[in-house]
Amino acid sequence: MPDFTFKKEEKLKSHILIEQMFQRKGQSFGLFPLRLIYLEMENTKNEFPIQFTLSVPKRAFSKAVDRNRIRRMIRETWRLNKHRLYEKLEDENRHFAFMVLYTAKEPFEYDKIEEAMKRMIKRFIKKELGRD
RNA sequence: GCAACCGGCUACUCUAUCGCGGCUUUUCCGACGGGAAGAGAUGAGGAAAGUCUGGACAACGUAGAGCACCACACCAUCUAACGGAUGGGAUUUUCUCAUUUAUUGAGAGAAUACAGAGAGUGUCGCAGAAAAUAACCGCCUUUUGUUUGGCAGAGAUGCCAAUAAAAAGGUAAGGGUGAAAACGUGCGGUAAGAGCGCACGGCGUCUUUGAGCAAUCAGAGGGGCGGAUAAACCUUGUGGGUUGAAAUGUCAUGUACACCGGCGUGGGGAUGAGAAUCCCUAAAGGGUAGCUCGCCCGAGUCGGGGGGUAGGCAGAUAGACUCCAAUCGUGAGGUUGGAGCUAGAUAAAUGAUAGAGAUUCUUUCUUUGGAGAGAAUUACAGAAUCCGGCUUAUUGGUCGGUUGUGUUU
RNA sequence: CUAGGCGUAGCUUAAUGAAGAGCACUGUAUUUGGAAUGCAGGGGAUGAAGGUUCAAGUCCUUCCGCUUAGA
Repeated sequence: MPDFTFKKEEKLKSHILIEQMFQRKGQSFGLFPLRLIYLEMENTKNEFPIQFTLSVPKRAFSKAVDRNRIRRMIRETWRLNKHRLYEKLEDENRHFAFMVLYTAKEPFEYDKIEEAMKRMIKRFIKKELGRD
């Protein structure tokens, strides 16, 4: 049975790391309606391989209710699908910081977001770990 | 029963699985700061929104006085307070009925930032004679006087009447406008006119009587009648110290009175050989939100900039609280009693999936009833110190009231 | 959280309470044709809705959008 929890230690809270991501140190690829920005962390003592955060732009959704709903759906898809990635990363003892942006201008159904999240994880594995 | 309007209430429900926030509790680990696992109950709104207002709370004792500035403005009441609410009044206005020459009255609603234009200043385009203590035309009087006519006279000339024109004055009855034209209509009056006088009517102001806590209403009387605008300046009255949870307190970590600029650096005394130190005074300078005074700091003072930390805890969730009952009040609301505890995050919790029920819509079958299938569960919208209000957004259901209309008894 | 500012023709902008200008656009003249130039012309519910006023871009109230500053 995989672990479906989402603890505080798994959240990315460091302002410095997020700044680094956006200043070209992090890599990224888009997968509509999502976009992943990630950065490999070194010298970290975190027991979880990935620290995750997300962002829904205020410019696209001016109402807090819409932003809240999309944020909760993305977080839910991450919580239910992250274990595939954890298994592989724990073997190699590598750590990453993840930020997911919602790039669409209108809200989507849960199924569509979940599908995008699954494909995103597969693509990340292929891109970063498949080479090694 | 239907329609319209107004107001109140509600905001899909249940079960299972996987999760999240804070709270309580049990067990285990621990470097005694805490951590992990399990269990339990609990976890968005009527507007949580806009930030338009009033407070609570907190900081600033250099928070004082006057002016300035800002806000409010019929009356009474409610309230912690309010620019809010309730009740009343006035004005404007809609509908119905009655009545009349106009109109007026009654009933039911709606709206009102509703103190003052008789304290002063400003503004009022175009049009119009004139837009504010109005004489352009017109009308009238007097004087001068042109022309014509009549009379008198030999004539000069004089007198009378009408009259072009000019001057002085009177006059707001009339004059195409305009949003607005100097109380309206009628009669008298006059040289012509005029509230100049009178009758009826209209509108302010003062005095007085009655009703009312009051705003105000009704009656009587005196004296009056030359606009509008105060959401123009303003006047009057009332209120306001300023800042604002990133407030503020506290613990931890860490650092540098290094640097630049403005204004200024006076006098007296004591010790001492001197350098200097100390004391007194308070001239300069500075602070006190804008000005003046006052007050304070004071040989310094104020500002800029730089360095460091960007973490924890408190503030911060039991309150002008919610529900029920009784009672007082027309009502907003008050009092008393009982019961209840009901979010508290900080990269920021309240979600996802499956099933069932309920509701709505579409559609198929069916004699009404009903049965099946599919879709949706909605609108507006997410707490961030907390309350009272206001404003704005809004779907469906349900309850109550008012008005109109139809049917039945 | 607090305190301000702005919104006018397609664009850039004026306007003591009575909506203009330049560029652009349309037509026309000129040219073999075009540009430039000359002449003529159209186009605004002044961000939205109410209110005050005879009259509102302006004054007041409430919304909408954009934007600035402070910690």
